[in-house]
Amino acid sequence: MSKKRYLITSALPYANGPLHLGHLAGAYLPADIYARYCRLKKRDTLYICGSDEHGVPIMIRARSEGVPPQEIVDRYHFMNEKSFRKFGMSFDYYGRTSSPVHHQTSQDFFRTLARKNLFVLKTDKQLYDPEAKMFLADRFVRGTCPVCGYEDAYGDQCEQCGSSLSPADLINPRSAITDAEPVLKESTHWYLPLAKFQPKLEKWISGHPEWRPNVRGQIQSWFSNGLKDRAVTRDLPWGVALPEDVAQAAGVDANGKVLYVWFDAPIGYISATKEWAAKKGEPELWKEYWQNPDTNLIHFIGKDNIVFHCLIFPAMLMGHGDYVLPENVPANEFLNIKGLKFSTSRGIALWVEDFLEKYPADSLRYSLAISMPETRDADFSWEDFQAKHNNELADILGNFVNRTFIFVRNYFGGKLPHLGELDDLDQQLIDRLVQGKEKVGRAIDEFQFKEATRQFMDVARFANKYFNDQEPWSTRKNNPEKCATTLNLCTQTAYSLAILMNPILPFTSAKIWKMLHLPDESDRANWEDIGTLPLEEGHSIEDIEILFQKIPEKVIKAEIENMRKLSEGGPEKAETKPAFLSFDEFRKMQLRTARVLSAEKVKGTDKLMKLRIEVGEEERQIVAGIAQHYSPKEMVGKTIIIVANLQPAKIRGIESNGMLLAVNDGDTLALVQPDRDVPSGKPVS
RNA sequence: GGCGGCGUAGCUCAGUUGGUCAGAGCAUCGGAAUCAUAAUCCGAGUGUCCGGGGUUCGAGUCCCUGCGCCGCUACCA
Repeated sequence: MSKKRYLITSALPYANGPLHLGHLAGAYLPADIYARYCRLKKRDTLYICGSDEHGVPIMIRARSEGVPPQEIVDRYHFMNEKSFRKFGMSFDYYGRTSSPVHHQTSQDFFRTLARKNLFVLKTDKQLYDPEAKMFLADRFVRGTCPVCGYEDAYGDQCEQCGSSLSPADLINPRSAITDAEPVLKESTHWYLPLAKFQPKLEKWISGHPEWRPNVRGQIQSWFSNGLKDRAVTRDLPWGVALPEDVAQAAGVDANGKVLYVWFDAPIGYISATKEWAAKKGEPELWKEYWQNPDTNLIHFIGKDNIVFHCLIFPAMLMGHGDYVLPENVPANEFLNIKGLKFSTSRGIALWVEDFLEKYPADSLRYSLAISMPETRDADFSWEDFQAKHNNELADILGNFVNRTFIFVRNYFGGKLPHLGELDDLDQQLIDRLVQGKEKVGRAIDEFQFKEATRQFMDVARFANKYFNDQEPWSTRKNNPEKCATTLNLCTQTAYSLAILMNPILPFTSAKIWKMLHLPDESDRANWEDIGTLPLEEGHSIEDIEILFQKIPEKVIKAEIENMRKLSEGGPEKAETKPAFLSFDEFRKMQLRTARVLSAEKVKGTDKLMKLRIEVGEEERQIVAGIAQHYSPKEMVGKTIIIVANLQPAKIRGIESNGMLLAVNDGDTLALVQPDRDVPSGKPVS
């Protein structure tokens, strides 16, 4: 670690949704702690992040909302940037990949690799959706499996028989986006032949035994399977355009082709750095960070990003030749929310924005830091959050600072008392501060943020013990000089703690700084000052405020209850206002009686049953999820109630024209039936 | 069902390359103290390290298998 500069990045959050707690615990909080620590150590530090704004999901979302993609990414770019700020993220620059600088940078990068002949071109016939005007990824093609005849197989795999397929194998293929019949269309794409890079990558990785075992493990499994060629262009209307000159040289029409989002996203780190440098008025400065071998490049990511940051992007950087490679990639695992059926698509998560409306950022930072998913998935629970906030931040840390400052105010007129001769315990306290500086520092340098957080709180614990053992409330009467020394040291300790906590609890650090009436900001303090005793006798302490107000039981109970509702019923049920249906709306729904003519279980499913039913004159087929509770035999002849005008759907490839009504109560499922004999096809009202 | 992850004290978790590794904090119980947000400090107990096999002189730590939990996905109440 003799290198000079630190270039720190956090994974670019994808701009098609808001941030949740899992994001923070994974790639953002650890990076921010690290960056803040580096700055306090007076290292040359640059911390970069931004929004990732290209790719298929954003396009699909835009299409479904009927707005241009730019509108989607604008929405989340600004929303997320704001959430980050409230959380105390200290990015030096937060960019976005829709910026012109980024497009330019990505194209230049691509051009360089092309000029060096590092790409392989492949032309394939691919399925194209004429309605959506786009080529379809394998997963977006559905059709009949040629092996088992299952009608709703994916383009890459049949869920029914497990056969591995290619989209061209499917009989009657259709687009999962528009349902249109795809046509085969020839398309040429640029591939990064990763296999060629494998020896170099392996050699590079083997030089980093200090990387986290889970990261190395995942990389090894990629190596042992052998790296494959990766397409780095796509046929899509949204993204960084394929450079025309490159396409022309290859005799390909660049129209409609873009760089694959995973090619351009990591380059976003570089373009954001460029924008930072330009804004600073030193447009060439970015090169110092990206191209000077004296740089430590550290990527903070979640575990889902390992392959891109440890293999693909490094291969790109190697291929380009002018760039430094990452020094470490401390990937975190996932954060689960206890009791919450997490689902971003249904909008079920603990969102950062909501959370910070109600609770202090530092409390969240602390509780995420102390149970960060460093080596395995971790759980976040409301009870735990409350316990950390109340028992540790408020009772241990907050109370130490408060009892010290109040004591100085009440008995020394708010002026720092004289530091006299030190006894053993005094010396022990000072030693602990110095040790804390070393232990917390070492842990952060080794990316062990839980350990760092624990070590920090241990220092605060010891400070309380010191206060107790010195008994200033009694020395005040029988040994005033000692009492003065004790309180002098306690105040100096608060000062040291403010620096020690700054990477983890920046807002609290600033509050203590202010109460200590210090110039400048705690962010600018020097890590090495921890354990020194810089405050002079007579130094005044002002405007004492409580650092952490306790969170009452009932508040947490309400959160848990709210979360339970959210998990059970989705967002609708969590609404407090009952939603009334107008009579007209009700009349739109056609409920009818129907008689079951025949029934059979849908093969390969647990719950589904296919029913032929008679609805008056008409005969139709529906699919119902009742097979675990009723046998096909007992269904035959029953009169049931159906929603007759529900939009027809294909379930596991089987047409369903209506929905059977049943009551679901946990393990019990009961059919809704008229309690007298009635003919089928009669309206229910 | 498929893919991925996880299973160590009541709870949240540490346990680096297999050899004092059976730990920490919280919660609980007992005591001390009263400067402080009734906040602090001291002392104490608890564990078939999910079960079963295997490799080894020796396994939370490696391999296999079973069970359980979670996430994504798939199957419309």
